[in-house]
Amino acid sequence: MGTDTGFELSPRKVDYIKFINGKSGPVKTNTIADGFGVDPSTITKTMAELAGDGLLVYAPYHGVSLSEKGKITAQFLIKRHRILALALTHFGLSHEQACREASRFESYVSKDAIDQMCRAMGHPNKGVCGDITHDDSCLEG
Amino acid sequence: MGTDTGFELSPRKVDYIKFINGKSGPVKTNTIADGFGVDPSTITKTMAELAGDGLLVYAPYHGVSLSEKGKITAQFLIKRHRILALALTHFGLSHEQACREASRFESYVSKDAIDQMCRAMGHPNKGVCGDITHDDSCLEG
DNA sequence: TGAGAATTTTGGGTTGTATCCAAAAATTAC
DNA sequence: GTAATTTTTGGATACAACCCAAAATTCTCA
Repeated sequence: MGTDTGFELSPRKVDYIKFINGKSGPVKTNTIADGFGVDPSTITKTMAELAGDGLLVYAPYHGVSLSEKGKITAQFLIKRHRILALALTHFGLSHEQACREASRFESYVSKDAIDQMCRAMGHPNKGVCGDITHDDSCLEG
Repeated sequence: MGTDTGFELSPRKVDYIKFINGKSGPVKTNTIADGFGVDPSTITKTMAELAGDGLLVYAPYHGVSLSEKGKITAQFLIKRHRILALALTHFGLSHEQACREASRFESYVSKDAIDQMCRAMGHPNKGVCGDITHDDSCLEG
């Protein structure tokens, strides 16, 4: 669903969303700050922005959780990473290298391209750094 | 031949270098400004930076040309674009789509990854938006 | 060849993302 | 319920990429 193209999120925000997705319950500011080695105030500000985008529910002083939209976005971000990393291994890159390389550029790859690649690879379930789950839009076309 | 990893140039600078590479002789400030729809003063400033990086020879009021280093860099940038676009067509993207998509993220793909992909594809000479020429480092390994 | 036209550069300012620090506010723990 | 901890606020910095207006340079051609 949606008109999102997949690159309205900066690389840093992609990383934050993926990090939050990997934790359970509300995630505290310091947990994220520690995870990325940045000042907590940086996190406070960025979380407010992501909440403004409707991706997070932000309870000041209590932490953030993904909204429904945020969860869907996170699923896409993870799938995008895994599809790209898997694709790179088709060209001889090691799992490590593929995963590292994909992290560098994945933020700039559109949802359309990912869906197409996913179809071309037969909707693979095994990625190189985790399983791949598929959303409906990917299965169309 | 070098230690460049392939992503020390911002996307915009990559575009400028490719544009200059596609022109013959010294390229005038306004030619570039018109090509990208930006103010000439923006070009003046950015050309000074690229000259500072040793990629351009910049003669104020007379235009810029690629230095030897700049030519090598441009060759890599073009090859990178074409390798990535070609790779994307392997996943069912049309030539147009592959070319457009590659443009978005190519700046963030390392030289190592490109060399590896190039080898895996058997050093192809035909890309989807132009021929591919190979440098030595790609042929090693 | 020299003055006006066109081009280019300089200097100063803006925007957006991502960051930091110090001080204030809120929460938590004992 | 006060002290310690965490978080937020407010103010700054850095950087890339951009714009505008004014100054400098180069070009044109009568």
